[in-house]
Amino acid sequence: MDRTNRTKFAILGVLSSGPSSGYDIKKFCEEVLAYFWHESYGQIYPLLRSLESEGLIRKDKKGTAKGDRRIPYAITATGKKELQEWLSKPFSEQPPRNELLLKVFFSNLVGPVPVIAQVQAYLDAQKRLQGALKEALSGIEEQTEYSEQMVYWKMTVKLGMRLCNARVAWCQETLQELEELKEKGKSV
Amino acid sequence: MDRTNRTKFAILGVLSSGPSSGYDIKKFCEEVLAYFWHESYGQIYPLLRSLESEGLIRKDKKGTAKGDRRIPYAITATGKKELQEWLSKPFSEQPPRNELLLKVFFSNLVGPVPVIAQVQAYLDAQKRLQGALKEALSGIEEQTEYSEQMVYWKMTVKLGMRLCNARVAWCQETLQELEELKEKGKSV
DNA sequence: CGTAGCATGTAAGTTGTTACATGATTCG
DNA sequence: CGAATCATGTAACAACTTACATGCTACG
Repeated sequence: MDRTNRTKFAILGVLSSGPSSGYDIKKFCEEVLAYFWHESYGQIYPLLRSLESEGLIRKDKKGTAKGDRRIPYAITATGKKELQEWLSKPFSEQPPRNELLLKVFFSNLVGPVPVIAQVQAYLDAQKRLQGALKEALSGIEEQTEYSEQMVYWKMTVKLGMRLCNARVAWCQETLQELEELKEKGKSV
Repeated sequence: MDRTNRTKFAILGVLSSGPSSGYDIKKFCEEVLAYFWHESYGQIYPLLRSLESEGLIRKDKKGTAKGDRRIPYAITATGKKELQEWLSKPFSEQPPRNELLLKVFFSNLVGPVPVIAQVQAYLDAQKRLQGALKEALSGIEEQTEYSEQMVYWKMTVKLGMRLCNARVAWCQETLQELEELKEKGKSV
C-alpha cells in the first residue's frame, strides 16, 4: 500500500507556496485542507527537523518581526524537486475505515434507536461542512486575478462538496428508513 | 479522537452472526465490508488471542471437518454485551487523509499532465467499485426472506453507491477541466 | 501581576503494515 | 513429486495520537 511519509510531502507542499512555521502549517491544515487532510504537532515538529537535516527545507530568517516566536522554514531547490517527483507518482489510497458504517452494519444487535442519534449527528456535521465549503468556493471565485493554484484548489473543494452532498442526502434518506424501522419495532 | 480498538469491535461484529476463523474474518472484510472497512492479518490474529483471554470470544470446536485447519471462534455473552455497548456509543471519524486531493491541491508545481493520469486511474477504480456495489445491492434485494441485518447492510451499500457516484462525476468533470488546462498550457 | 493563549517541542504509548516463516493440503 | 494455495502466526518497523512540558507575550 506504500504509505511512505505522506506527512513529509504535505509539509513540503505547504512550504512550496512560501515560508511557514510549524504552527502555521498546522493552521493551514485546519483552515484550508481540513476536509481532506490532517496533521498533528507530534508529526509536524519532528519532521521539520529531519527535513532540515535532509536539506529539503531550511530556516528562513527574513520577516521575523520581534516578539514573534515562530520559526519559519522555506523549501529548498532539492525539496521542491523531491516534491515534484512525488506529485508525479501514482497515489495510493488509505485503507477505508468508516466507523459509522461499521456501526450501521451491525445495528441489528441493538436496533435502530442508537444509530439514529449517530446518523443525526453526522448529518449536522456534514451540513456545517457544506456551509464551510460553499464559503470556501465563493472565496476562491471572488479572487479577481487568475492563478493556476486556485484552479486546483477549486477542484478539491468541488470533490469535497460532492461527497458532502452525497452524505447529507444519504443521512436524510436513512433517517427516514430508521424511523420507520423504529415504529415497526414498537408495534410488534 | 478516541481510536480505541476499532478492530476489536469489527471482529466481534463479524462473529456476532456466527463462528468464524481469522482467515474467514479477513475474507469477510474483503468480500463484504471492503468499501468501508479493512483489516490485516497482523491485526486479526493477535487480537483473536487477546479477545479470547478477555473472555469475549472462545474457540468453537463444532463443525470443523477434518482436513480443515481453520480455527473458528464464537462470540460469548460478555462479548456480545460489550459489542452492544460500543454500538450504542457515538462514533468518531478518522482524520481525513485523501492523498489524491493532496496531490491535486499542489499540482501547479508540475502542471496538469501527471494528475490527469491519477484522476483517470481513480475513475477506473471507482467505476469498478460502482459495478461491485450494484451487484451487491441486487444480491441483497434478491433475498426473499426479510431480516433486519439486511436492511442495515443495504444502508451501508447505499452510502457506498452515493459516494462512488459522486467521485465518478467529479472525475469526469475534473478530467475535462484538466484537459483544457493542458491545451492552454501548450498554446502559451 | 497573573491569567490566558501563543508557539515550540518531546515522550510514551498504541495502532497498523509489511514481510517473512511455517506446515499442511490439493492437484497436475 | 513439486508447485500452488490455504491458514495461522510473528517480528520489526513505521505512523500517529495524546498528553504533557516549557517559556514567552499580550492584556485586563
